[in-house]
Amino acid sequence: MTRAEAADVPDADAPQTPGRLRRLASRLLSQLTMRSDRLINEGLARADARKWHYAVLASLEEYGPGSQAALSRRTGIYRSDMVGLLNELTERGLVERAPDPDDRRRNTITISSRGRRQLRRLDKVLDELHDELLAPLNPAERDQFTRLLTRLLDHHTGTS
Amino acid sequence: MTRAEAADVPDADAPQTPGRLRRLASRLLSQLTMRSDRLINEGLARADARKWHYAVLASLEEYGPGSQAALSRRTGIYRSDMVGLLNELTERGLVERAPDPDDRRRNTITISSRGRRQLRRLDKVLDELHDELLAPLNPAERDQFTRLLTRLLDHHTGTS
DNA sequence: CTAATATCAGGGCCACTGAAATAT
DNA sequence: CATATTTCAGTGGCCCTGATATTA
Repeated sequence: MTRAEAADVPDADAPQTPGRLRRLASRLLSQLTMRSDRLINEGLARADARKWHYAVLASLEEYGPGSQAALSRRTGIYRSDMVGLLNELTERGLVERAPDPDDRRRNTITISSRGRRQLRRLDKVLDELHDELLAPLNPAERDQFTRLLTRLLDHHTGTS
Repeated sequence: MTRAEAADVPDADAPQTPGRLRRLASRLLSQLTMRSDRLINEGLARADARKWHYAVLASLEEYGPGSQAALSRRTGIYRSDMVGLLNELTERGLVERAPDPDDRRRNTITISSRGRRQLRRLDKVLDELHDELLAPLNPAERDQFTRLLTRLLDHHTGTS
C-alpha cells in the first residue's frame, strides 16, 4: 500500500530506459530523486515525521528560534506551507509557537526538549536511509558525489 | 512570469540552507533536480515540447514502433498519462497512432518524418541545456557525475 | 504610505490508483 | 475464466501565487 506494486510501475518491466535517454543527466537526476524521495519519505513516516519536520527542527537547533518567515527562508519551505507544517509540529509537542512581544506581527518558534530528542532520532534515521541511498558507493565516492551535487547546486542558486 | 520572482522564493534571502541540511545527499538531490527540471522544461517549452515528448520520440526512434503500453514501459511514463501525451504528439504530427491489426486492443505508435526532424532539434536543444546544467564541471567530472548517478539509479531500480 | 508578517484559498504539475470497456 | 490494453476520472503531494488582516 505504501509502496507501488511492481506490476503497475512502468519501468518495472522492460529495457529500463536505455540508450540515448540513459545518458541524460537531467533524466538520471529526476529518476534518482524520485527513488530517493520515496525512500526518505517512507523511512521518516515510520518515525511519524516528514522531511520538512527535519528541516525545521534542524534549522531551529542550529540557528535558534525564529519567526515563521525566517524559518521559511532558512529551510526553503514556502511561508504558505509553513503554517500547516508548524501545526503538525506543535501538535506533536516538538516546537512552541508564541507571539513575539517585540514585534506583534511575528510568532517566535522555539524547539522543545521533546523536539530535540526527536531531532536526534531523525538524525539517526536519516543516517541509515542515506546509507541505503548511497549503498553502491564507497566513502570516497559518496564524498565526491555530494561535492559534485553541491557545486552544481551552488552554481544554479547563485545564477537563479 | 515563467520564472519565480526572487523576492518570493524562500531561499533567495538568507544563509541558503546551511550546515547539517547542506550535507544531506537526498536534499541536495531534490533541490538540484528542481532547478534542473525547471531549466529543461523552460528550454523545451521554447521549442514547443516537453521532456516527455523527447522521451517518447527517442524511444520510438531507437526501438521502433510500439503499443502505448510498450512505450509506457520503455519511457517510464504512466499509461494513464500516455494518452494525453500522445494526443499532443499526434496533434503536432510527430507520431501516428493506428490500430494494430494483429491485436485489436493495441494502438501502434509510429514516429513520423516530422517527428524525426523534431527529435534532432530537441537533441540539440537538450545538449545546450545540459551544457548549462553541468556548466561548473569539466568533461571528466561530468562523466563521473553521470556514472555515479547511473550506478545509484541502477541499484535502486534493481532493488525496487 | 510602504513593507513585513501570518494565514488562507486555490492553481498547476505530476506520480499514481482504480475502474470500465474491449479484446486476447 | 484470467490477462492485457486503452481510456477516463480522480487523489494527493508539492511548488507557487494572490489576497487579506494585522502590525511596524
